[in-house]
Amino acid sequence: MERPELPLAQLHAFVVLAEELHFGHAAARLGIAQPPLSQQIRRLEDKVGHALFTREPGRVALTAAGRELLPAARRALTDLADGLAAARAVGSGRAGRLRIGFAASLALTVLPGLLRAFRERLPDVRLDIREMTTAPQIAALRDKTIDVGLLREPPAGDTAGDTAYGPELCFRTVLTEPFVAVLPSAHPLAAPRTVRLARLADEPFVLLPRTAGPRLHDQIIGLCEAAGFTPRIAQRAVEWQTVCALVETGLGVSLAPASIRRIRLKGVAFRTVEPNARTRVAVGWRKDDRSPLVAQLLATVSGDPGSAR
Amino acid sequence: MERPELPLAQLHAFVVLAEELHFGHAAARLGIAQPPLSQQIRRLEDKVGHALFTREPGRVALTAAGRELLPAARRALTDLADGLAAARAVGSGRAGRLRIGFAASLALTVLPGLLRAFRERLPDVRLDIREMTTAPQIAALRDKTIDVGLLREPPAGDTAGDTAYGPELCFRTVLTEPFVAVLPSAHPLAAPRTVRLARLADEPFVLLPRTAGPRLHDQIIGLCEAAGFTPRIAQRAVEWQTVCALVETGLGVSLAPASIRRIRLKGVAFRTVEPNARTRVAVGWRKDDRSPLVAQLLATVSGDPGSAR
DNA sequence: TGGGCTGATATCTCTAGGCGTATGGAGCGC
DNA sequence: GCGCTCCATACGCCTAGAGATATCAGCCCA
Repeated sequence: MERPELPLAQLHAFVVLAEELHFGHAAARLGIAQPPLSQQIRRLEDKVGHALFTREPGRVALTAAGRELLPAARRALTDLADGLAAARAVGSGRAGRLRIGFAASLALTVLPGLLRAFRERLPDVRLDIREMTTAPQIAALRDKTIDVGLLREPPAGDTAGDTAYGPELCFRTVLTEPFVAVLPSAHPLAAPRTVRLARLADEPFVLLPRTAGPRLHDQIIGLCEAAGFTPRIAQRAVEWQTVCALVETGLGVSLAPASIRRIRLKGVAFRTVEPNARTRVAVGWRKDDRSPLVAQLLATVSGDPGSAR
Repeated sequence: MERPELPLAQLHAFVVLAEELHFGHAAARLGIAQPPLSQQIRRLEDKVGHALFTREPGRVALTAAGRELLPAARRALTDLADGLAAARAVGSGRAGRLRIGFAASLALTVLPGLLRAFRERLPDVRLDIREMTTAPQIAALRDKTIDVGLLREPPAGDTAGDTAYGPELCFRTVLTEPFVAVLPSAHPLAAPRTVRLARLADEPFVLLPRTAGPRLHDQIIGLCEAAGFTPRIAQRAVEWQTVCALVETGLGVSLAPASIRRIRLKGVAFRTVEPNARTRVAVGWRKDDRSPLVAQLLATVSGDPGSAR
């Protein structure tokens, strides 16, 4: 590709004149006087090396060379205008792509509302969402596989990571929710509205593997220990959906964030636990991520009315 | 289409930098120092309104906005370069289209050589050739249906026309050729090599209609009258091919330019006439036609070795 | 023959932008 | 800590080009 030394203004003038075929009118449309237009065309013709218009008294017409140049000039100008507009849209966060990881349990609670609100604010942004548990989200944020994560119990005081493990990550709490006990409907403890945690001491537990979300896992174990027992884990499952199904078959009980109440299985009961404790849901992102889309998503999460324009 | 105020040089710099992802190397490829390149990119980013590259120490990378702009910029630049090249080619006469009218009798003589020579000189020029007699060629030249005509006996002293009838036309003689008598082989006058024109006085004649080419027609009639008789016209035909066929059937004799000797019909003989007279073949074009292709064709006709480059 | 229209030319001004050299400052490796 | 690489910044110079106004030249029409 060689050095393309010709001002775009000349091309624009050329295209307009080719449409008007009248110097006065074309100049008016360009918002300039007629002599400058004559100059523009002249300069362009000098660069091309050949006349682009014939100026017979009375009528202006394209030459063969002009006819050849016209479509290319038009294409170049529209390509450029479109490209600029697209780049501006992406740059300002009005368009583009945002990859979001989310914990499966949120698919039924915060996620739908968030997606709806974001889409309303920025309809031209494509949202790629993928379900993943907490730990993989941290990894995915670090290696830039996702841009935003919606996860439970983020690591270390709302900020984590050092450069050795990748970019520094930030977290902000979106909501907190209480824990509930997950019991088979037929279980005696399912009868009252509330279950004291200590009563679950001898029950077998069904939980997510610790690797899926160490902090949440540790918090659950910690709650049990605070209640005076160490839970005996009978079975692991990677999704809350599965956990509930296993509870239904009588394999054990579980302790889970309240939002899994949305999982409706007829053989399973959810009961408030005593003493009550809450788990946090947070958004996480790369601290050095300058993408306006991330900012927009954070604003949406915060309930900011936003400025889509 | 809005006013596209951004210098192309910046776009070029952008594309090159996007390929190199290294300011120093890109600047070298552009043949400038590194600071100017930084400025170019900066100005472009200012106009776009957003960063196009991330400059982390060690590596330069495109931003999302930059990725959006890149293909459009590339397209615009190549479109423009191609369009300019095409316009220059057409403008300089290295490419384009030339419409040529020619008298049918020339299809066997000057035309093939001319086309071959022209095509060799300018292989990218498309030649649209169409057979037509003299008078229609004049009309077609005037209304710009053809650009060049190859015809017999052009009107009035190598130049003709006034503005009332359209553009002024020019003619240049390509070659002159003698007349021949067209006789049935069995005809007594076909026996000797040469025929005295006066001997044809009592023969019926087969000729083209006068409207096809008034000057040639008048010239033929004039020759006969100079030989002391007015030819009796038994039949008209619009093509020499047909004239020969009619002569073969014994419908009459004819007087024709020598080049129709190429029409080989076993029952027809061509004989040199006495006194000898010659007819002219000319190229015609619009005097105000500035097309370089016309000039090139004229040069080819004149046997000019030409300068295709 | 004299306006009216159309486009070209001449002249002047102003400024954006392109380039160079010199310099600054942040990582990175030894 | 030193030097190296790499990019940004600061300044100064210079030209191209865009714009305006004034004027001229050809053509058409009345």
